Amino acid sequence: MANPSPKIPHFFQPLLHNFAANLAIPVAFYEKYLEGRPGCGTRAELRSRLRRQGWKVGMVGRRIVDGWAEFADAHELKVGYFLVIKYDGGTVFHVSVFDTSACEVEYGDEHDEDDAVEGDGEELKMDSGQTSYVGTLRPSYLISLHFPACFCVANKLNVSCSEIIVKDEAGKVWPVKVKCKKGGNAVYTMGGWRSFVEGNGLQKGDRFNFRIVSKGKIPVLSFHRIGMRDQTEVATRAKRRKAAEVPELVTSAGEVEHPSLDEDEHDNVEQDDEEDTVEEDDDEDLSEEDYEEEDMVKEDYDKEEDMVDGDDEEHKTELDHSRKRMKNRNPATDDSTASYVGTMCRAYLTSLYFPVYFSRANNLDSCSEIDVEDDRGKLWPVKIRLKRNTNLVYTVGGWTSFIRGNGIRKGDRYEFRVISYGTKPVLSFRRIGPKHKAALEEEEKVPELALRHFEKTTGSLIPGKYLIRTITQASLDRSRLFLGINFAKMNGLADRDRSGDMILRNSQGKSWVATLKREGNSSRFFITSGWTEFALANGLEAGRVFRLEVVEPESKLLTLKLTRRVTLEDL
DNA sequence: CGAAGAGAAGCGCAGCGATC
DNA sequence: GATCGCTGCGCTTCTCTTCG
Repeated sequence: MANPSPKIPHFFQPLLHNFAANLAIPVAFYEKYLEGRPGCGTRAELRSRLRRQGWKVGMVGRRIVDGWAEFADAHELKVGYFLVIKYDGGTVFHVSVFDTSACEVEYGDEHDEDDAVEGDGEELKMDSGQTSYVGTLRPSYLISLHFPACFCVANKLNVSCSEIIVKDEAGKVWPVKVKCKKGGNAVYTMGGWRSFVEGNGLQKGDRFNFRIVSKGKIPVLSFHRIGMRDQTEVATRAKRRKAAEVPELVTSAGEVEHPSLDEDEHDNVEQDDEEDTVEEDDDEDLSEEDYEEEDMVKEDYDKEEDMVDGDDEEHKTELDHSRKRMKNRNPATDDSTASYVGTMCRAYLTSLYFPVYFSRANNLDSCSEIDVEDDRGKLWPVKIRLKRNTNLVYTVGGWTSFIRGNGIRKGDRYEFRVISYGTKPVLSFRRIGPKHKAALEEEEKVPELALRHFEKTTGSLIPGKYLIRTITQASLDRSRLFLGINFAKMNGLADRDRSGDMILRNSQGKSWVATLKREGNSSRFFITSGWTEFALANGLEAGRVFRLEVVEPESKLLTLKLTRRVTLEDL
């Protein structure tokens, strides 16, 4: 991000699981800069590098609601991203998007999206490395897609290239013949393209992103649709895809792939991602039919897999067990187990151990080999083993080559994410950079700002709404805060069994994810993982008295907001 | 490089004493 | 007696070291 001037008010906002619902402006920011201004609280305009003219959005109080989903769609916002939002007066906000590697997302400079969709000119947005571009499917593109010349030249598609592999969102690969235009550098698709279009249910007007995955003899390009979030549409198109005949393919590496085997698993991943973008409460709306349909798809997967591994009964039994586990996975929580973030320790440079929950949730404990996709999209085969007596899955052959090949060092932070299931899962490995400077500076300001806000805060004590406690050293040492049975009852924690993730928020709107746990089968609940981090970040040392307030009590996700913090002497 | 051992850390459970 | 905050114990998981 460009070094923001302190004269331009700005705030940052991390995107949590329920970010798709709305964008909340921090209370202190709203009160200081927006409250009382004409038009504020009813409408606003969000501008970004993606579209000069901005998005008109509606506000309810300090929340941006109407039009926010479209903005999030267009920018492909995801959980873990964060936004830096500058306010230059009036009702206009400039939004910069930062991804999980803390780097600003490039959308192409000052590109006008609407013009691109409807205009006749070449609509092209290409990243700085020219390894990907964004476009819109014109009617003629459903027959034959014309790649932009600069994209072809940058990736040598125009040099002795007669075939490419297109990898769709489900990870399925489609061989497509291509031809170079006469006297030009541009390349267009021939045979195989229409199968891809039909198989993926592509339609006129669909926006897409093509990215170069590998530039070998037969280049591999990944294809992603942009902005298709509607559940029904996703499901409908997935069905169409399933109906398409997919032959067994032989990759350039000479390996036999069974695209249909992995496809269904990918669909689940895809759906999980979709669900992350909807409100938490929507999870409850998944009908029995939704789950049954998912199971039916998995049954097909099982049958096909059995045909492949029919001779190996023992292996098949193991696979069955693991698939049963997969079927029991709750789609609403899958994203939390599809990836994890870690720090490279010295031992991991020779052999990496996966967290047990991660390897179990993704069936790594029943696999002997995985492919690890690095930042450049290159796949590294890595053998894995299950450690006896401990259930730990660890890497063996091939791992150190990956480490050396990518210059990974001790202390590097990384994210592993499963991007393809099956007998040989594919895991993406992404290095995560240090937190953005601006974000760190904002975090440092939080306790002081919070204190000022709490000092202003008063309110009557509504039973069940507040949790008032004195911080003890033991509470911080063990990262546990007991909520009290009455508080749990008042908020229906036991009735709806809301154990799991929860949100702790300070008055600035900054949120921490914590874990709410039930003590055995009792009616006692306590906050654990995340509690100490939250307490320390907000100056809640031992001896302090604080008040937490229930936010959005009707929500499935318990959210507690720190609204008062005092010393014992103040009471 | 692969495998396994050992200690540290995390976590669930049961139960204690204080309080209401 | 019920509730609450807290702690001890033991099992599981994680991390690091050592060995072949």
